[in-house]
Amino acid sequence: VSVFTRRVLQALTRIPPGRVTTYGDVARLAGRPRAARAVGNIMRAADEPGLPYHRVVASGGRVGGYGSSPQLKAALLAAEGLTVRGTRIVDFRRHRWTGKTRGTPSH
DNA sequence: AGTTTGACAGCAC
DNA sequence: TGTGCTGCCAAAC
Repeated sequence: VSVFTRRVLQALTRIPPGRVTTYGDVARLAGRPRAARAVGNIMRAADEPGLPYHRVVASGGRVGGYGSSPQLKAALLAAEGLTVRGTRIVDFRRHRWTGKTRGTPSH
């Protein structure tokens, strides 16, 4: 497995509960700012248990995919206190974690 | 080594 | 808002 893949998985471990980040953010954290799509593929094939795959969403607050059950992803997010309306996360900006702040909840 | 495949991003309509 | 198109990149073929 490539270094990039390991960095992606490592980035996942940093996402605080109740917060979300985007595929693009993860790509950036892993050192490949334009590899958002590749991140999705890596996560699709990832088998590491215990990683918060559901906290990685698409740009602009869209929920994005989750294998065969995107609704499970929405349910998991809801279970962490986020509100999902249709394909979007309500107040996405407030819950977004970019990796720059070490994860302390904002206001 | 060239092609295809997506859990994507960003912009033009 | 939503849809379509292009650029992108790691992996599997």
